[in-house]
Amino acid sequence: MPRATIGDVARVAGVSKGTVSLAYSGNRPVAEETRRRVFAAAEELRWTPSQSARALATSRTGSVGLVIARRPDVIATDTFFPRFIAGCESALAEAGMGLMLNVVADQDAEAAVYARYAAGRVDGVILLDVEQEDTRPALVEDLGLTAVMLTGQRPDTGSPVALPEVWTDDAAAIEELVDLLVAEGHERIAHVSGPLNYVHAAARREAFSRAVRRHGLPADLMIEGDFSAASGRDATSRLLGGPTPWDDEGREDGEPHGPEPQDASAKRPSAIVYANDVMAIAGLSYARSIGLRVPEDLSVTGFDDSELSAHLSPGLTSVSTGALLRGEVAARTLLLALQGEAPSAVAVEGNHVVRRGSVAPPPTT
Amino acid sequence: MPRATIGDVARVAGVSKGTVSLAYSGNRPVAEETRRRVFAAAEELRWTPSQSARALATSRTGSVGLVIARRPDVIATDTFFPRFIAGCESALAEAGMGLMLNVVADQDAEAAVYARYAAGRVDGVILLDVEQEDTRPALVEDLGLTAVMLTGQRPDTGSPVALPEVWTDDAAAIEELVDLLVAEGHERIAHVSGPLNYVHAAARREAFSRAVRRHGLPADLMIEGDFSAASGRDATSRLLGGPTPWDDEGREDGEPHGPEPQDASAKRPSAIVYANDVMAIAGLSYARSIGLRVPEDLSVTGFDDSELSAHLSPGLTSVSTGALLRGEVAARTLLLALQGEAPSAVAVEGNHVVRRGSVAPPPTT
DNA sequence: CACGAAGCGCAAACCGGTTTGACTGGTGAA
DNA sequence: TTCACCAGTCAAACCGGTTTGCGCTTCGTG
Repeated sequence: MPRATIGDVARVAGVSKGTVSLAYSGNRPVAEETRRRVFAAAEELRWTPSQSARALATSRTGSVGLVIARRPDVIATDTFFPRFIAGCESALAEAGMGLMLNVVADQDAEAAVYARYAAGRVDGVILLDVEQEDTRPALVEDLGLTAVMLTGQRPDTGSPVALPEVWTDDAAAIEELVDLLVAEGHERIAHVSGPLNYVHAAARREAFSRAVRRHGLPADLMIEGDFSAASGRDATSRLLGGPTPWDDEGREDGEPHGPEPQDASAKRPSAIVYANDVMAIAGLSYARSIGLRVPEDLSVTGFDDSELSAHLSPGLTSVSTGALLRGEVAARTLLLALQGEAPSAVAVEGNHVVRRGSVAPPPTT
Repeated sequence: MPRATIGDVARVAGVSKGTVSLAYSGNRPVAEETRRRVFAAAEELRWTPSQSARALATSRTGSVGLVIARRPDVIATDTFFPRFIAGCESALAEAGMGLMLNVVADQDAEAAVYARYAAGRVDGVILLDVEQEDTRPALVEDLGLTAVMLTGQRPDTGSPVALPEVWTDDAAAIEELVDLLVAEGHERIAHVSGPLNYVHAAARREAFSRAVRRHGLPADLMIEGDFSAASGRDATSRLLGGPTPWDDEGREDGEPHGPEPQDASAKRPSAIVYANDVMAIAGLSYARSIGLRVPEDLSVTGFDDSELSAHLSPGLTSVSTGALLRGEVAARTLLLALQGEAPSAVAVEGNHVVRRGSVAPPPTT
């Protein structure tokens, strides 16, 4: 037996299709008695309005889209996305909306997805991993998609295309981590960042650099990673091991050419601030594998605070980011935007440093 | 400017709406010359068929649904889902289909999602984490949703509601792990399973039990975990630590009441087979925190082989499951089912044991 | 030259809802 | 009594595609 339609309900209830619709939407008053008959008929026939028909008539699909453009192995280990998505879900489900998810390899594929989205698949999108010269805001604007962006810093009010931003102050958390390490006595602190084309990664690195210099320490130990375990290990290997562990990009001050390190272990960092937990765990493991003890010889910190980090030994000092909450707020903001009530920016408090055993005073030489 | 419609394209191309549709679908031949004019007009107007309208007309939404019913913290750390989803995506994108994702807390919520799905949101669904007495096959059948299930063992042909199954032989991988440990000389091997209401978790535990007994070893060290890091740690603590580290459920043979352990360390396992990597890593960390060395004092193995596991030290011996491939096959199978060409079962080869440093011979006492 | 068969394209019906202008009967005020 | 008004309902148009019955051309063949 095919699904019941609004026509069937109307017939059973002895009213017209329009009245059934009105009874449900409440867009116009319907007599109480009539409403009851309609509901009874609908229940009897187990009728639920067809989303497809409704979408066509209202030109609203009732779902929002989310594109994740990262390598599968990074997505798999990064704990941010699943929690963020779960958070989105809770807000969307409440509003009866659906979430359309796409995992793509590169920017071209992402653009293609938005094009498909715009052809009546979703009403709006949430943009993640915003880049410096991000073409997506203009693209979605052009496609007529409502959008919000998730970022890690206070919105720059002078941006050309202003989408609503849901932001968290990542810089403050990084500075707090650095302060913590300095308070423990560390003087050579390194940073393994995420891909610097991401605004959030660049901002965290910038915050790191600032914090370190504020304490009068050199900000020359910065390596760009890509959030994968492999890159965490490689970066750590360069920081702790070979003759020239740091990359040139680290030298933002533009010193012409610093002195070559006399003694590797003297230049070796006593603490490393990683841009996510996965790189931190991989780095920590690498350090151990070459005979260093954590935290006695090396302190490490992560970012994102996955459940696993709490159950390592030593536990990983990290930044709890409230990914769930951010997802919820992002989705809620998008829903507002879809109603035309878009706030230009929403701050999400959620970052806080969680201190665990992976941080201790540096070894005394 | 509003989006162009098929009517606009028809007008510009000088043909009727129907012809435009036919030119695109190829459901009936259209003259080459006409087709060109239609395509040119479409391109000029930047027209893409409205998915909503098409969905209404064809009663196919062009997307499939996936519901994940697990606790957010477990979803966040488990690396299976992201990879599985990425795999689905690649197959779906190829067919121009979308993926609708829902993360829910419990079974009731999951049922509600399927009800919404059935109201014209998706054409079919993929069922994960199948349980013993799973009500979902009957439910989705009743709702008229096409579905496939992902399982970890050869389909039981006698099941009442037979949905197409995409399966992998998890049991063989577990047996291989046990064989490996036994070959190293281990005689007390423990297992920390997933939640036993899941068929795959129960099957893996069953396989473990079988393998251990096949080697003439006792299968009394089995604890039920829930895939979270916390449960991995707790289970390990019970196995290695206290006076009665094993739970009664472990005694499947029904021995009335075994002898109390004389010496805790004698009864202590020298190897632990965990049902996923996260529990294994947490367990490994716990073991270390109480002074045991891995792998010298304790060998551990995981399941799922996340990228992180390869970069720990020691590396975690695990089972690579080809989650990406399974997602791809699951999606492809669902697409077939939607065309009415449903195979009753598809086997996915993908499991293979990856040996790393976390396994070594047991300590000699 | 006549006729049947293709080949093509049109127009209209249809999918299942939402929206709105018009119609109805009943009420209260003038 | 008349009339304006209001609440409540209906019928029809509409959203933007797909599908199909039918008619018009054009061609090949006897």
